[in-house]
Amino acid sequence: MAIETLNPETPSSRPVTLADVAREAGTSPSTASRALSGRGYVSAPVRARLLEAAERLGYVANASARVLKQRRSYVVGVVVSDLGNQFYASLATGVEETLREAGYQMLLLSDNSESAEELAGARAFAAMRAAGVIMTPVAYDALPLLARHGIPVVEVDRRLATLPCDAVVIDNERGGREATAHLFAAGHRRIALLVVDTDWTTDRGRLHGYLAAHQIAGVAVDQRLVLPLPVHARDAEARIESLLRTAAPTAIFAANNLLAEQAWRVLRRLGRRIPHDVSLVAFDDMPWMEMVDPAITTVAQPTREMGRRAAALLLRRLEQPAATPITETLQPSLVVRGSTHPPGPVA
Amino acid sequence: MAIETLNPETPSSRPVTLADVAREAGTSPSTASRALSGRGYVSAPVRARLLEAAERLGYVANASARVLKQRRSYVVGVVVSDLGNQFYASLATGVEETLREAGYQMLLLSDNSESAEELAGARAFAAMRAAGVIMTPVAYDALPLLARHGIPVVEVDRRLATLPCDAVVIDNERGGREATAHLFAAGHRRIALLVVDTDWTTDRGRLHGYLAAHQIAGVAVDQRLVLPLPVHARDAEARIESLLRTAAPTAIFAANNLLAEQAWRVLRRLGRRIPHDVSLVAFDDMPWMEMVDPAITTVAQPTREMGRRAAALLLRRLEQPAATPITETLQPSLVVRGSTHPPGPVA
DNA sequence: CTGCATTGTGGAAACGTTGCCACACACGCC
DNA sequence: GGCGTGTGTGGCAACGTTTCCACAATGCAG
Repeated sequence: MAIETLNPETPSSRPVTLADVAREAGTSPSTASRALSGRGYVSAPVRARLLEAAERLGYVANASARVLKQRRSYVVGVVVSDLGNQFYASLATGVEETLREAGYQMLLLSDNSESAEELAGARAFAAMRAAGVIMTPVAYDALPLLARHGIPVVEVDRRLATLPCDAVVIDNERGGREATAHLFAAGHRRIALLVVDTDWTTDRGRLHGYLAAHQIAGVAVDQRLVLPLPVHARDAEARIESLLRTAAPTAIFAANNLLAEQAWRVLRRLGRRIPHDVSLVAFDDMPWMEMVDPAITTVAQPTREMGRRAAALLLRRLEQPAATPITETLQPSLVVRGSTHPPGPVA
Repeated sequence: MAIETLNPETPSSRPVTLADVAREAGTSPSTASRALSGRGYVSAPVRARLLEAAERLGYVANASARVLKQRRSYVVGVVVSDLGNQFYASLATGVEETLREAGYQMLLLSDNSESAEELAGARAFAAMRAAGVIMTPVAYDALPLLARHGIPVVEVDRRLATLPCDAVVIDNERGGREATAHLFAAGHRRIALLVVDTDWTTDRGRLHGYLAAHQIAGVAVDQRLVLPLPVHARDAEARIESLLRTAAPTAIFAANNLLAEQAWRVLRRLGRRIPHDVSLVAFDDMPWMEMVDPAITTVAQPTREMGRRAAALLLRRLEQPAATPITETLQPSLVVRGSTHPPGPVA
């Protein structure tokens, strides 16, 4: 008896194919395919023989061949801006939950908010003929690229689409408005806004909310209080510090969790006490916001739920390719904590 | 002129194939393949025509067909325990950086520390004939499965392999020893250990370090101070609280960032002041540890670098499949902050 | 002017699977 | 006893690419 027969773990040079399984069980490849894929008729005894043979040989179907032949895959591509940011991580987690239940496999990619990387990701998913793609969009050309291949796209968090497509967002305008109104209610009049300098709907919306709240409060906006920062600004903290010195805000609204963290660090470094010297409102609740002292008032978003909804929207579209696109808008909620107080010395 | 000709964006029913590009450029598919894949000879003018045609038609090569034919892919599977945990997220980020530079594509999966999910992931990567797999292992059978398909595996963070395979870990024993020794040096004698109740090399190592430090200090280990917690323990905080009440430690060593966070929350809820009432040392430096007051003393690990090294090890093995397996051990470093003081009231 | 490299291109098979179709066989009914 | 009918299986082509090989065209030397 040959060594190979004795030791099935020997890494055979050639991977096990369907034909091998069929030969082992004494059937044709067609029958083996029907038995193992579960489509089509096979008698019980033959099916059992085939399953046993497949198990024994350690057969794992070649996904490439299957996708090539079936011209459809069960892989859904997900591309987010920054995996290091828990916001995107939990978005992805939500997506994964829902996709898994539906028998789809999530493939995750991070693009560092770089158009080029996102486009490369879209290209990769197009190449593997993904069933669909869910993304927090950065590049305008990713969607058209995928659309041309008939791959449905769902945008989450941001809207960027120039073509009709499903989306899940939150009401950023309202979030920004409530955050700002909360500060007005506490008596603040000089509220700084830290926001990303892009035309992303997220930051645009939060900015509009900030402006709307001013309008409602009848307070003119001092443009020196608005600080638009480039996405990967190296000097963000320096610019925040400079804003504090020159524009003398009594409160800060940081329009995302990263900016909030940076603002917080600057305040600590400068020895400005929160909320005694400066109040702080963040956007997007993160664990640390509840752990620091004082805890940070913030606009919470249902991150994981957004991921789940996005996946659900994609699944719907896979079933009904022609359905009219939907944009689901979820509501943020203001979580009031200790970082916001009336301006001036605490009573 | 037909509408379709006018509007190239019309989602054609059939995706563009290599044959389409060839026809468009007036060549054979063979030539088109050589031109677009870059292997084999094509004259300059023909190559230019083909590239132009591919561009115009929006051709994206079918990855399935390519992988099927070439019997090799440039996809590397990565499966981590929990994407929501920044530790794993930055591990993945490190992997991605290095793979991208080498022209490989990372595909990320999270398995919730569930064997079944990890195995399903391994199966998926085997099915797509991934070039290699990097994982923080949980299931014993994932590696054999992949090995049988000739797919090299690199383990990161933990070692679990029953077969020889490359790995990147940190010196957990040393980390645990230094953390504990630091507390001994401050005068503590009753040091609680919070650790995950598994045979993972990470937690085992940290536990051994804890024990070794006791030996060195000549202090007998009180078993009531050691709290092994199941991976997804719902009642973790309750058990930590109970440990505090019954075993009366003056210091806590939490062997990972999650346990550290839970311990911190319990201490806050009980009104125990850090470090006045109880000192706290964590494992794995996270942003929040530096933000809370007092900041948390912790054993920092070069997370991202671990990811990079793991990817490098995989790349090496893809070049030299027969090289002897390497285990790289990186060194953790103790970051002393304000959460550790001598026991008893601060002077 | 023939023969032989050289240069550039096309033909065809193969990768591993699926799914249509045809076929073999047994069975019961008229 | 022939004939439909139903049951179970195999043959074969196709998915889109790559790659080996053959071959056409060109140039050049003998």
